[in-house]
Amino acid sequence: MEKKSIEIVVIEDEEDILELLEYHLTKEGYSVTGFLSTENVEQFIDEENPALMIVDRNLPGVEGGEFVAYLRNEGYEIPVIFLTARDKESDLEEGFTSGGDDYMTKPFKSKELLLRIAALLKRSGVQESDKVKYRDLVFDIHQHTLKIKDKIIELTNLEFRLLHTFIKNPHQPLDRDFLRDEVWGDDSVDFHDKTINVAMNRLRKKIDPSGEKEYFVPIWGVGYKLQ
Amino acid sequence: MEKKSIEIVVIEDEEDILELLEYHLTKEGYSVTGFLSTENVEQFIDEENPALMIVDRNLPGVEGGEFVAYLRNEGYEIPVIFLTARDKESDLEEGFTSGGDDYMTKPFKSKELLLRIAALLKRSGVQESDKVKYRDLVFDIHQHTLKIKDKIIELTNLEFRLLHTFIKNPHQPLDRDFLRDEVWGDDSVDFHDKTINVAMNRLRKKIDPSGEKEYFVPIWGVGYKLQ
DNA sequence: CAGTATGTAACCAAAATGTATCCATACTGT
DNA sequence: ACAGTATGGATACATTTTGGTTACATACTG
Repeated sequence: MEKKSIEIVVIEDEEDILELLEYHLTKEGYSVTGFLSTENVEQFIDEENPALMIVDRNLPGVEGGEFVAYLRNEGYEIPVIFLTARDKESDLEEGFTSGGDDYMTKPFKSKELLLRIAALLKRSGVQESDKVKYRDLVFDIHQHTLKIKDKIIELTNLEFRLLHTFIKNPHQPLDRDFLRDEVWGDDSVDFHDKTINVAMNRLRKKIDPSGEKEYFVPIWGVGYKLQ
Repeated sequence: MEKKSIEIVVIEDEEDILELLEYHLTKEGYSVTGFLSTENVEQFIDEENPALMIVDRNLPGVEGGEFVAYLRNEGYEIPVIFLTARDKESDLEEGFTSGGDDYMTKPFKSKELLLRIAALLKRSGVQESDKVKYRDLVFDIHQHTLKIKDKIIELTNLEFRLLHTFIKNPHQPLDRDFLRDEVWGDDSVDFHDKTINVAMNRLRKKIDPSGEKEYFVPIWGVGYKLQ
């Protein structure tokens, strides 16, 4: 699984809950590191750069919210989900204002936690899966392939990078300079006028031979847009 | 307050709840647009590029989750908070898998909603829109498009630069030398007398064929003014 | 070396833009 | 007020720029 590489830190002083969390998260494919207090956590973040942190607010020593506020102040932007027994509105507010991204109260449903983790990772720009969908295109970064309605379309390297660039920037015209930089690299000298045209032409033919889907529209004098 | 510029869409079929939401959000400084169904919402998103969307799942016609899933598939990445009476685990799961970022159940605490909105906006890196409005013109620098009352007007590069120059300097006459420098470039030699006239002529016809709007007024002996 | 991927060249088509011309309108001086 | 002149508006046409297509050449990969 690709999820294996996603690292999650859990700070929770009740050992049984910590174990429960580790169990669920590991089962889902995440790589989990648990802490019983905030001690050593900053160092760990520095070294491992984990993708997400689940923090109990009621911790011995430095309180969870305080710790997150400290981290935010230091410039860390790691996504944080608070997980706590406190459910008073003032507690919730403290949690968010100290820099949390989400807040769940115990007892928690593991399924909901996993969903919230996935949502937060997605919004934070962590790639949970290497599949990207766009209209009826299913773009698989890993396999270098493209599926259209369950039909596998083999893409060459160039075609792949080109399409990837468009899928990363949909609905907006990408001009030729941008495409050149992104796909061919800014060190490319002697760049021929029509190189992009021909590459686009080949890509279009491969993913939409009849031309009826009109994935790409040329923006005259600018470049192309994926729509 | 800077929040004034942040646009939030609310889709909720119960009018009293919609009003309540609008009240709280507006009070907080957001700019709110409410919808009773998913109808016309996509178009609105296209035009206004709102920062966030609050969606009831139980909507007449197209169901909320379905609508968000559709938007995601179309490539829209607008942050979504589901707000619904359904609190079964399966509903929650559906909400998240259809592409929601957060999920709250009614009855909701307005404070919590506001906190979650703020957190999600922060995490999404609220993108300031590069849209410029002038009278009923919606000019999108990024997308290279112009919309007049929901109708997309295709502009050529030259027309685009020309209109951009006027929108950047509204209410004041721009003389021909200035326009020449701004739009055609100061290196242009052999510049014909009537080039600007013809270009203006074409622009005017494109954005106001009947001429009734009178966006541009000629300043005799000087140039043109956008009004 | 074969086979594939990519770049280059040449040509055509389409779109955008410029030019020429003529007409309409506003200013100017008497 | 009037004619004369300068300027803007409109249209048709010419030119230039850009995109599309195809064939072929070259570079890369195993």
